[in-house]
Amino acid sequence: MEGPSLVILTEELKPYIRKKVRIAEGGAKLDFRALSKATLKKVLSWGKHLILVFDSGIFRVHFLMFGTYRVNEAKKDRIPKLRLEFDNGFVNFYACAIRPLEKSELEAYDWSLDLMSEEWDERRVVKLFRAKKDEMICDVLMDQTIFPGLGNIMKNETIYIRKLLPEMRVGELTSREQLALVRAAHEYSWQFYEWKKINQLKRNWKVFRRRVCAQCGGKVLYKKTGKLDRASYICEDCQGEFI
DNA sequence: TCCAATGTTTCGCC
DNA sequence: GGGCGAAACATTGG
Repeated sequence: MEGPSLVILTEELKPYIRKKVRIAEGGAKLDFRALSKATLKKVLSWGKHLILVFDSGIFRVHFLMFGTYRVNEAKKDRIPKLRLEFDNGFVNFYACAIRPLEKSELEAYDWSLDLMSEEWDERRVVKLFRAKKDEMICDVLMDQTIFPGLGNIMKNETIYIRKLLPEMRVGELTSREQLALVRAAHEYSWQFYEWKKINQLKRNWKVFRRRVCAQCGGKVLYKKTGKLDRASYICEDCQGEFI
């Protein structure tokens, strides 16, 4: 799950803010006793982290690759890692990693990096990006300390939008292109959010998981790239000008 | 049936 | 101590 999806989740959880937990249970190794009777004070997301702030403690939920959730609905044959029941509804989190957060850890989040935050600071991100001059753009875009919330979908679509290739090094790009790529990642995050909300995300992918380019119909090359060895999709026509 | 994949952490080894 | 690969976790669609 990528950053924009977490923002949508925080919006879905708004009805439970200032509500008291009636039942807290699930398969995660957590102190559920401490959670029941707690009042949910705030729901935040930073990158791919969901942060649940209760009066009695803070928890971080990470959905990793397969994590999901349901609001006022339960998946059949699945025990949620965490289920929070309130008077006005409930939420189930599945296949996720949950751990308590110290107050100091919450205070340490740098919101100026979060692509979905109002505090996102382009100049700061560009500076961090340029410092990785010897690394491949496919790896740096996925670096959660520079682009928290950016996942493999956004990596591929953003590189496509800029007509670059995943294995280019940051230092090979012109200064102008470095800025344009960082900007494109930020813009695509919000585009992702808008499409996801109206359930039109997949249909708008240009190359990700496509055999042919949605823009030109040309063949899409698939390869694992970078030290992260993650899937890259490249339109040989649209992105071919540098080959 | 098999495989890959919207991801991260931890562990053992060099 | 850093870097690296493997393993662990866990689910679903193609």
